[in-house]
Amino acid sequence: MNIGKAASKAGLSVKTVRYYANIGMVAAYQDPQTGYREYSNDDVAKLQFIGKARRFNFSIEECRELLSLYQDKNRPSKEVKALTLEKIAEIEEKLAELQGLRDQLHHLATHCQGDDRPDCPILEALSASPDR
Amino acid sequence: MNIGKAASKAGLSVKTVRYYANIGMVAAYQDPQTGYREYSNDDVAKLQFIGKARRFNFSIEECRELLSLYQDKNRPSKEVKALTLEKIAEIEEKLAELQGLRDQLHHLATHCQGDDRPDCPILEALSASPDR
DNA sequence: ATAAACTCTCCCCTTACTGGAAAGTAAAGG
DNA sequence: CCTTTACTTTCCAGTAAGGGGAGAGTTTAT
Repeated sequence: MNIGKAASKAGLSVKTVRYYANIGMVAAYQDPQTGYREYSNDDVAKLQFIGKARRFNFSIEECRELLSLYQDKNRPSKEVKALTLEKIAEIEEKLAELQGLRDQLHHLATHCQGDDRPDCPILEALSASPDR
Repeated sequence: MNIGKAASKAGLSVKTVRYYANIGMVAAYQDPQTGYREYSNDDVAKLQFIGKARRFNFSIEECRELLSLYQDKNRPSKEVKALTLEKIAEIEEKLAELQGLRDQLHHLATHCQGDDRPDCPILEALSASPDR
């Protein structure tokens, strides 16, 4: 399929997909005649995966690392597993922090309701939050 | 306290904190003699909060919005609550997606273990993932 | 056959910083 | 008190990860 369809399937912009091609992240075959890029379903899957990771601030380099987890067949499986578990740990941390953020806002929503809002001390709540 | 201490307490770089001062996000008092900025504990709490939100790709503008949720005393509380709930919903979405990412990696870790790695089809897992 | 829709490259713009230079300020040691 | 070290300031330039739009070629639809 062409870049437009691949992009929309992956939930990315055409610009972004082209950028990923240029930096060699998902380098689709490019017709030498027309210059048009050709994307497979596997490419789309990779793009989706990168999109997800990027949305959580994994850098391009980290995304490359994540992709390499299954792309590099010459890599010992143990190493792959270790790296994967490492990444999972990172994600768990992000999850915890994100839940904390939600809880803070939730606290704000429930404690500062009504139209006679009191002091709405989210700052206190914030200072009282786990100081990591 | 000075910018260095504020930054380290908030878990941000001095550069970043100075940047936030320059764009008027957390504008600390600045001594007219020395030019040194002076940060309060409330400032640090705000910086921490912004740091968290930024780590989840809330833009600077969105962070401003989040901060205004409790800073703008002239705002009707109902509106504050609605906005807060909206933000919470956004965060819930991010949470779900992040969990999905973790599960994908987890699948990879458990299904491609041992040292005789099979085909390790994360691509299949990916394509089979909720297509949102 | 021609218009609409899609693609290409190229270049500059944007956001949210980061690094480094040059200079002033503060704290600590001798 | 002086010096060294650490910290701070402004300013300017660079980076990451794209986005916008021009100008030109391609494909599809009517």
